[in-house]
Amino acid sequence: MKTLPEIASRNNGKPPRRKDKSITLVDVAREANVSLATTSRVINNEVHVRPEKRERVLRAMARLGYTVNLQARSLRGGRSHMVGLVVRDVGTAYAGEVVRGIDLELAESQYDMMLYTTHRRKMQESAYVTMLSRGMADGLLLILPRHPEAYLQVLRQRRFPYVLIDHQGIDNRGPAVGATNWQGAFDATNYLIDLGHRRIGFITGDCELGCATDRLAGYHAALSQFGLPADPALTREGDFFQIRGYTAANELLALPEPPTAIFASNDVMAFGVMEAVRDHHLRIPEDISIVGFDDVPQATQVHPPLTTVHQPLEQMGRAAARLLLEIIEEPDRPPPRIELATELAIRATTLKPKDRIS
Amino acid sequence: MKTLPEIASRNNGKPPRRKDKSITLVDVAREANVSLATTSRVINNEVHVRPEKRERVLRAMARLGYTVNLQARSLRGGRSHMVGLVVRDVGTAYAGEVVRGIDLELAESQYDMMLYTTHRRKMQESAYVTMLSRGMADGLLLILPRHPEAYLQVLRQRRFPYVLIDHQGIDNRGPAVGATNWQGAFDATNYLIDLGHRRIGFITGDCELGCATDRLAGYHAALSQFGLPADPALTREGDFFQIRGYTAANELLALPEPPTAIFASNDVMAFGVMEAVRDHHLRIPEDISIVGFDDVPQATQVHPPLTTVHQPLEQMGRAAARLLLEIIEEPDRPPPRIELATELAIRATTLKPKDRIS
DNA sequence: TATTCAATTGGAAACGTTTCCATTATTGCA
DNA sequence: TGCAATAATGGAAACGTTTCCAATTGAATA
Repeated sequence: MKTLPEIASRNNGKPPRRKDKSITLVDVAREANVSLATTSRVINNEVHVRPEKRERVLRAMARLGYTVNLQARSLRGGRSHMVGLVVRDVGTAYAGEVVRGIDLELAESQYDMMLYTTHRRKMQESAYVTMLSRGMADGLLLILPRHPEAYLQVLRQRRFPYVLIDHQGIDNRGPAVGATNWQGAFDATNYLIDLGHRRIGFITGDCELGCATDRLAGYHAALSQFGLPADPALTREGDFFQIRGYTAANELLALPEPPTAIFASNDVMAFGVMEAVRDHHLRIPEDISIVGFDDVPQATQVHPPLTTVHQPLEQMGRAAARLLLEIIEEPDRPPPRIELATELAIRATTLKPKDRIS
Repeated sequence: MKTLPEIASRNNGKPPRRKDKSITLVDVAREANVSLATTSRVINNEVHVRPEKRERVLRAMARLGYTVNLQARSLRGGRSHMVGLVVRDVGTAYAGEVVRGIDLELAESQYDMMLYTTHRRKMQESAYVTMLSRGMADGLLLILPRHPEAYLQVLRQRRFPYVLIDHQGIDNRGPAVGATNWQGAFDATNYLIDLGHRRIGFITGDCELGCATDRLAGYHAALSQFGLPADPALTREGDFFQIRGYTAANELLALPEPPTAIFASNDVMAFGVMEAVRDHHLRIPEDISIVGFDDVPQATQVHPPLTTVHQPLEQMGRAAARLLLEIIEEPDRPPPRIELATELAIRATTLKPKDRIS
């Protein structure tokens, strides 16, 4: 005796299926009374379709409320209209701003984004890239990448479109978007020297990152242009986090001859410096001048507002996204490198040193 | 005469193809000398596979460096291991924190996320949902959704897994994660009253959002518990943005009998209040006490550090992600609603009013 | 009018999985 | 040892597109 097929249980013990028979190309083709191939051509805006049929298909699509199935499309080899985003950590002001810019730009081109964070070390980074570049995404945006050597190797070899954001020194062949880190640090240091400061403390970023070393170089260049010695005691290695800004500033302030100004390689560390300075019962900016880098939104909200090097983070995101889309369209062009200008935002944490006439 | 097929041009005028013949299940199956079906079963950890064959397949996978093709899998109807995230705007501290929590939790379960922002109005919101729920994602996380009525309708109907984050009042049927907004506002108001404040200004959030009205209600409840009148002049409608915090505070300070304390419905508006207070040459907290809500990272960095209602944003993200994964696994359980406790973080912007002995 | 060529069109084969179904090996039990 | 379960396996059919190829149509040329 045969067991009758169960009727009600579409969901017997296993995970749900949701077979809501959705509208497919086939349905549209049938409705428009046209072949599948032609329907596809209409959707992809191909030329060889008679206007009258195109019209019929479009009407059918609207009537049925058709949405393309992206996985089917990209499985077959077409564009997925999806961009992969690899970032160390969302939730930092820096990343947030850049991501917003990317998002804005992608939205205008009807692209979507997939976000990956590299602090999830569970999966090998190269596995990410393999997966993404196997059709999940049409291109890859790498924000402030940390150890991209492995990636880049693979990506270049597959000729898979990618753009690095804030990259300096890591990869000097591929397409990249950055800011003028050297110039920014140079300008800021220059400004402090102009104010009359002679002992200027510097807290570096994470020196694995090109942008950090560029900023350090800018600082050095400005010093040497004025014939000032680069006292190694005044330079501390940092890591871009607030707590290290705090401890490094404490070290600097404990020197026998402490600096009259401290230049931190990013705003977040500068906030730490401000804390430390206050802990030492010194006034900002009367006793110590402080300069940051990045110009994250908080820089204006902190008190006193932080003098800092403005980096157009959102613009960088936009530029990178735009560049990536161009590369996706036209992969054989020589990869451009874009550097957006930084700008010194002078606010209230800098003043001429009190023990000098300037 | 027949034209010979071109040899070198794999890329004739059209977009790139990247046919890097990657490793597929078929390759693994061949290498392991096992059927396709069995190979698939090994990958999906199904029971009915002899240990010896399982071993063989795993070895073959490792040797070949196989990665599953997600689009093929989800096309066929399996899990995509992808979660959709719909958020108004990345780049705000609030969203950043929540997203980070989600990210952490998803990473532990080997899930990935796709990020959508609703400020891209180009595409209809319902089109998003249609696309995502048609297999692109296994579930949906909606952060602080604005007009989700349309979505939810569809989602519930399709029985598609979703979780709302910070939802109050919008949807009281579906699964949701939030914080104790009412209690938090109640506690904060209570605290101000305890300090001796009697005229307490309140700036609401965007009242389209449930959390905003809950906070207002908590404020009112605390007042009435102490028999204090709820002077309508002391309540201003806000929108969660800094600029409105600034203007609303200016309005309050211009009253004939201004408040001695101002409670803003979120930290960002509280920062605006601080600006306004300073513009009036009043001291914080000696002349005016200020309380925020959220406890975003800047709250501790601003000066003086802001007294605020701590919301465990990252925890909320984690909880929501965990909940969603549970629902994906087991869709027929009654949808739980989680409320995480807020906690008053007393810092330096609050003090007893100067014109009272307390 | 016959011929050539380009513009349209549709059929059908992928793309890489999962899973239904049928078949075969294996085990437990009498 | 024989029989019925049960476990393990493989073949093949989807899933919804895009695109190759061949066939058809229509226009333009001789």
